[in-house]
Amino acid sequence: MSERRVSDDSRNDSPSSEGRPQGHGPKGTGTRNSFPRARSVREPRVSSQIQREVMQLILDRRLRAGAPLPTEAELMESLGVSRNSVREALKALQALDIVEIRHGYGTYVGEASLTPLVDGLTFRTLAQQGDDTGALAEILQIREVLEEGLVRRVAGTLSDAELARLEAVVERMEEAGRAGRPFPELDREFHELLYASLGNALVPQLLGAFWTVFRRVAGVRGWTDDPTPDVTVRRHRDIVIALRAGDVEGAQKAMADHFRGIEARAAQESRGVG
Amino acid sequence: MSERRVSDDSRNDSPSSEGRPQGHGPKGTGTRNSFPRARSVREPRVSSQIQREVMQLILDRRLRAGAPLPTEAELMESLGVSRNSVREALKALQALDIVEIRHGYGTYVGEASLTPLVDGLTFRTLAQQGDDTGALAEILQIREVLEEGLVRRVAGTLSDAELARLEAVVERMEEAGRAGRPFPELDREFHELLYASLGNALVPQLLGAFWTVFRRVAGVRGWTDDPTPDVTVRRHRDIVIALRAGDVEGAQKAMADHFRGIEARAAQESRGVG
DNA sequence: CCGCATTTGTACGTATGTATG
DNA sequence: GCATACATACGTACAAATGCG
Repeated sequence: MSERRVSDDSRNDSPSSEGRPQGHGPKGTGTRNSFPRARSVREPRVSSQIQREVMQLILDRRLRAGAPLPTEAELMESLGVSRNSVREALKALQALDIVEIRHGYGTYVGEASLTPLVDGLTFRTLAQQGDDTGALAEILQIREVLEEGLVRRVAGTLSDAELARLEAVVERMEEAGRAGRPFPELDREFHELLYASLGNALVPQLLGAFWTVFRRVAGVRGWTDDPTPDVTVRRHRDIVIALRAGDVEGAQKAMADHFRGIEARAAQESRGVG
Repeated sequence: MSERRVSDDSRNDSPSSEGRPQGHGPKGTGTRNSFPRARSVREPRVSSQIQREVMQLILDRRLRAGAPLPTEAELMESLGVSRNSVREALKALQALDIVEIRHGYGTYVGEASLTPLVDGLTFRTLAQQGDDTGALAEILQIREVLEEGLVRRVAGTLSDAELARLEAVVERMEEAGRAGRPFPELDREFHELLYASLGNALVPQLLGAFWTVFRRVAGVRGWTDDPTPDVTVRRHRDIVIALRAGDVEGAQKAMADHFRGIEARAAQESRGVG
């Protein structure tokens, strides 16, 4: 077990493979394995190729999320590959939420959500724990920049109905706070609702991804949830008040204050744990 | 390595040389693997479990990117699962860039980069092409909000050396523009360099991810690259000029103008293609 | 340069759990 | 409960890539 060193590999396509379309050795009596076609001349990896083919299939047929995909058997038949390769490719696509696999039922087009981003960022944050000044603070800074800019853009465009809904969420926060219950989901709902009028479907997903990473890391590290719920409620209420007044600067400042509170809490917890 | 979990109660291993046409029983009634533990009564999925175990292994041993991971054989030994399951789990982790697999060499800890986000967003954008008002505009809006907020934060903190580097990039842009060469990489370098002083490693990666998605989608759709390079150069120069003057508002406005140009071009290309 | 060992990649066969009808 | 369709998992054999002596 010596040290297998890592050197940056160039991204070339390894022109070595002679491209023999012959099937790999099936010991014994190869039954129906004698066709030389499938898989054209030179290809990097069968599994990667299948990934691309499945994605291309979805694009070509314009399949939407939830649409059924060919079964594993059909894919190995139509692509001329083994079940193993098909399964590995589908597993990779499943990790990207490009396909969804239901045991005993079938394979379907996935939502292509930001779940992979959540998984990757969570892992990366946990792995870099003792590294530098904390990957969590970086995520928080991006959330802050995003939301400060976003709240400016929705400041003038919110309808009374939307403002009322935001106030209702704050109200429920206050109830939960009085009852001593934490209200993480309400916090998420508030920020999601806040930017709904933008019509940008990616905004809530991206913010939600960062939010989820924060929650998960906090959970793994055993942080207490929101030691000062009343302050948190007030921060959110200040945002709504500024928005109702049409005060763009005030809304951005209220949002900044909100994040200042989150940062302070995160820093405190980090110190506590070491 | 250290933890070797071998069934000590192997009464008779009988190295199965040949003559057993019988199928191989899966877990439970296996030949060698006869301990009923490991994966107790009800558990979600073996492959998913392996994914978590490998991630936990990286976290527990505090392995950094590039560090070698156990071989497939070692993993199937220590986890008591088949190689197929190990490979499927590793393929999923590879898709998330949590592990890196090198054919004929070994498996290593990955960079946990935002490659999965790029892949997912690219696919999603291409898949939603005829859907609504274009997922590309949503990505562009997020980039815009982010960069407008970020440029405010670096406005006062940039050193002369950093400003000089930015000016050098603009200079190279101008040269390329005069020579009729497109300069996508210089554009990327500019925005990356601009936020280097923040010390937030996630910022350039996230912006780079959005940038790459934009480029890839544009490439697939066959867009021409930058019909007005001189205007693009001027936008970047305006940003640097404002930053040198310490003009925070001016820098943000220049950034906004820059994105207005990109949006206009994207809208035009979309119309052109239909 | 060649052969060898190690390790990942692909393939086939089979048994079993799971969901649907 | 049964039948069917499908994903899940195990085991094995061989191919291809990489590194080393």
